[in-house]
Amino acid sequence: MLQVITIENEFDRCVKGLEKRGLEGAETLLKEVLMLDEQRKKLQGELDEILHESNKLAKEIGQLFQQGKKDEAEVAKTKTTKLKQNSKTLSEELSNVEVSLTKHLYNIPNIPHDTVPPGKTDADNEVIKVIDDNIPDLGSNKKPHWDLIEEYDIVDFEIGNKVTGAGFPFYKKQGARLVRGMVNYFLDKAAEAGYEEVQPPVLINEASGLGTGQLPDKEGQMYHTEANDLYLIPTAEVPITNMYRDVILKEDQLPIKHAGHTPCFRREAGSWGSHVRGLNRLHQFDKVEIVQIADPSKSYEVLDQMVVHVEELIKSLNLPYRILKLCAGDLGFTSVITYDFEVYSAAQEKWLEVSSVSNFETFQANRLKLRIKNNGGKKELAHTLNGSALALPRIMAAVLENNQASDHIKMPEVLHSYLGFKEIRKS
RNA sequence: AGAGAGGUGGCCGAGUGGUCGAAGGCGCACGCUUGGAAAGCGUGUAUACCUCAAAAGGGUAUCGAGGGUUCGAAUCCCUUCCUCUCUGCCA
Repeated sequence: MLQVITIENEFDRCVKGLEKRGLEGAETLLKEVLMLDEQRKKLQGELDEILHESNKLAKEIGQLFQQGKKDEAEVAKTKTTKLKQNSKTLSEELSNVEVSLTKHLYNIPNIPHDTVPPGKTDADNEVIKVIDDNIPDLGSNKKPHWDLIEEYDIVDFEIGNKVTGAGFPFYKKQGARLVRGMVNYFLDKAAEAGYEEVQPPVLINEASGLGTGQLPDKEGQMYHTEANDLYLIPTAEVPITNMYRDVILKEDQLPIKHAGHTPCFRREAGSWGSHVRGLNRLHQFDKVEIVQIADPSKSYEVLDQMVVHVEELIKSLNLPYRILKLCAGDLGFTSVITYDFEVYSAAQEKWLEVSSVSNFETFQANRLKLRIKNNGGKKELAHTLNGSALALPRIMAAVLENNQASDHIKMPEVLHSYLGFKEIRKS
């Protein structure tokens, strides 16, 4: 959520930023926010004054009663009636204005960084690095991963369909080992880089969804359990970042670095098409996430570190990859700047997104009320960042396709010790 | 899931309708004291919002959360969440 003070102080930048995202009527919208905030202040002032009066009277009445001056007290009582009515009306007005203000703010996306390229769709994303000299030449017998997984019997969609539904596959045999091995590998690398491991719940409450901005923006994209009013997490970002909701950190606690592995649940309502096959899009998938909470003055250094971390992971798997800087139109609702990592899946001949690394600056912190108290005692909102390191199924798809041979699939060397085998073979 | 107890400031803990934003203690910060330290003494120590050019100051709200009763609520009532104990169930 944007801060009103930001909108006030940097009005033009905010308007331009929102327009860059393709949001129409940005100026009118922001002006309305400022107007609502003015109203809020005015009402707050008036209400405080009335409450001040009533408090004073109440104290006087108390004293009169104690002194036994009942009649005078009764007279004073009648005076409070009107005040009470006024305060009731005012506080209703105030809360209406506040509700409307928060509603506006909740629905305004973050302001893109100045360096974020303009553009409407993913076609306008800026490619900032491509490493493709390791794309294998698979010849004419190459098979897409959805064929490979059947051939080697390592992922089973059919049985997932029966047990749950589409998009919930079973990983089997060496496939299951591969997922587990990669999760462990990614977690170990995160630990090496100083990220403290957590294993968060995969269900979150509404307040947490609001805190990191999935709600109300992505309401329909999350699974919801009605009986307890909880949501299944779409990413570990949500529970991990929400550990710090309503927290005031001391300056010397920073940066906070966490890594966690969770399954992620996404309804992907409306975004399912025939072009999405196999492991390319699932309703449930595993992901290792890295999260940092940083001092505002250092968050861009932190972002760079995180980008390097993810890049090293992909490199170590020897996958062809490219890094994109998302254009304003493709940027997530809460993000200021996002780098997407894509690996090349050589049989599909497609780039697959496997990681997204973002700086949210104060957008989430403002919702979370996550602040830093510096040594001078001053408080300011923290910056939050996160990135996938990495999302499993598409990495798996690329690993399988790129390393296929006629009767086996070679596993990347770094995984050997995690897997207990060097290649996948028919059992 | 059932029965009972309870949720108060960074922590412990007092407080069952009237000057309580809240005693006392611990912790923490600063100062005095000391050769230095400890002890001792003194001062200070929540968050949000409004007001003020800013600081100071003033005001409002907050005793798990939300609502109600009342001139007045930490204290009474309702709803809800959470914690603990016992019983049940269960990986």
